Amino acid sequence: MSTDTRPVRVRFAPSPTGDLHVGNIRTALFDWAYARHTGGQFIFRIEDTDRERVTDEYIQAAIDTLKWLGLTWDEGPEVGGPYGPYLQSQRLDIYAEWAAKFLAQGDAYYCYCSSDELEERREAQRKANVAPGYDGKCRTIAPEDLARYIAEGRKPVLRMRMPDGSTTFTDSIRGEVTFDHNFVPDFVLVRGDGSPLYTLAVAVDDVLMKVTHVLRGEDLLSSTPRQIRVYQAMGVKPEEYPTFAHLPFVMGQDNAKLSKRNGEVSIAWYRDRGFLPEAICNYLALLGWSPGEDRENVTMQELTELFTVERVHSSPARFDMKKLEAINGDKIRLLSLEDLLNRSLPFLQKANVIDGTDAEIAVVKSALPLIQERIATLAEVVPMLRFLFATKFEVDPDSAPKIQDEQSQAVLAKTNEVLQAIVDWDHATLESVLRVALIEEMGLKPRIAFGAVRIAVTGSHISPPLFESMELLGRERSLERINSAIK
RNA sequence: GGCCCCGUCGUCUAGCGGCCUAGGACUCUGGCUUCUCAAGCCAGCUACGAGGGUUCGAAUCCCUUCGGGGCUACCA
Repeated sequence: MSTDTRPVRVRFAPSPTGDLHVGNIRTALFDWAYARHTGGQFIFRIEDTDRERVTDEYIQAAIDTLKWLGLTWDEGPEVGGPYGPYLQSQRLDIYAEWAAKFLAQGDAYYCYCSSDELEERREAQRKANVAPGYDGKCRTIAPEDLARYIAEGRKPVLRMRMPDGSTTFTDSIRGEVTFDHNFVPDFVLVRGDGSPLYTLAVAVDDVLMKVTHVLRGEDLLSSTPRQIRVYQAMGVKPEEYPTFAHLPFVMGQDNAKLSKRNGEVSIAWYRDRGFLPEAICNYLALLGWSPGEDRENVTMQELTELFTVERVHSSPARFDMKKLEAINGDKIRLLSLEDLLNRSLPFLQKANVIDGTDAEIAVVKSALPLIQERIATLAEVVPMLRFLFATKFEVDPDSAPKIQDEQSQAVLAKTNEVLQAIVDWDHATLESVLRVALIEEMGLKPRIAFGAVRIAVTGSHISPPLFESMELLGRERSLERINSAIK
C-alpha cells in the first residue's frame, strides 16, 4: 500500500441485513484505523441494494453501533459529504446511467434466461463436472427468439460480458492473485426489475467516491475480478483502481464462520452485557493484527498510531470470549472513578437496584472502588452491589444453609454482642473488634468466622470486602441482618 | 466437483535464514498473598500439520501432500 500516493480514502460498506456483528466490526475497525493512521478520510456507506433483506431499523442500528464504538466517519449517513448520498438505495439513477452506458458500449447485454432455465443448466454443468456459471447463451440472441421472449413478457437482466483471459491484482495482504475468466462467468449487473446488484453498485460507488483502499472481508476476494471488470467498463485507468486488502475471517467458538449458533455475535449483545467499547475494539484489533513487541493493551489512540496493513495476517482467527472478558476487566481497572460511575449507573438502574437518587449514587460511588478490580464486565456491578440497596433483604438460597450450623450461629451471636457496643461504625474499628472477638477469643480461622458474617450481612459468600461493606451498609441495617440470621 | 485463500501452544499471536533448546497474552494446573471473590506475584503444561528439497544453517524460501475455510445467486 506504500506505492499509492493518492490521499487515502477508505470505506466501510456493510449491507445491514441484521445487527452488525463481530466480523463486520473488526472490518470497520481496521478501515477506521487505517484511515486515521494515514490521515485519510473514513467513509461510511450503506449497501442496501437488496431492499428485500435490508431494513431501516438495521441501518439505524449500524449507525448507532459505529457511534457507540467511537468509530467516527468523515463522510456518510448523518454527516453527508461531497460524494453523497451514501445510501445506495438513493443512488439508483446513477447505477441506471452506468448500466445504460455499459449496454451501449457492448460491455453488457440483456439476458432473458429464466431462473428455472439457469438452474437447469447449472445442474447439468455440475453433473458434467464443468465449472458452473452462466454459459453466455444470451450474448447473441436470434431475432425470432428475442421476439418470442418479449412476447412472453420476460424481463431481462443485464449481464456483464467477461472477456477471455484473466484478471490479476495485488492484494496488500495476500500478494498477487490471479483469476482465470473461465471461472468468472458473465455476471448480473441489473435485476429483471431494473434494480442494481452489489457487483455494479460497489464498483461504481468506489470509483465515484474516489475510494483508494478497499479493506474488506476475505469472502469478497473472489468477487474482485468482477469489480475490476466494471472499472474497465467505466474507463478507469488501472493505476486509479483502489488497492485491495482482504482481511481474514473471524470465526466462531467452534470452527466455522461466525453465526448466531455458536455464541453471540451482535455487538449490541456485548454492549448490554457491560463490555466497554474500547475493550471490544482492543480485542477485535488483536484478531488478525498485532502491534508486535509483546504488546496487547492499546488505547484507541495508540491503535490508530500503530495500525498498518503490513501487520495484518492472512490467516483466520477464532473469537475467544474469555480473552475478551480478560481485556474488558483490564480496561475497567483502568477507568477513573467518575468514568466507572457514569458507565455503571445505567446497569444498576436498568436492574432496578437503584432509582438514581443522589443519595444512592453517592453510595455507589463509595462502593465502586471496592469492586473495580473484582468485575470483568459492567453488568457485574449489579450482583456485587445489590445487597447495599435491597429493601427486602434475603440471604442467597445457596449460601443460607452455610450459616445454619452451631458454629456459625455462635459467631453471629458473638458478632451481634460486640457490635452493639461499638460507637465508631467504620471498617477499621469493625475489623479490629471482630478480630479480637472471633479470631482471638473464639479461636476461629478468619475465613470461617468472617465467612459467616459475610453471608449474614451481604447475603452471599461472594461479596466486596466485608468490613467496608458493613460500613457502607450502616450500623442499623448490618445489625438487623445479623439478628435476622440468628435462629 | 471447480476456482481461490489459509496452516506456530487449546485460543489470539511474536517470528519475516542464524539472536528460537520458539517469546508474550488468554485459558488451564500448582503455589504465594489473603476476611470471600477477584486482583497481584511465582511456577508449570502445551505449538512450527506431514513429507521432500534449497542452504553451512529453515518456523522462516521452493515443491508435494494432508487439513481448514471462502466463492461457485436476479445475496453481499
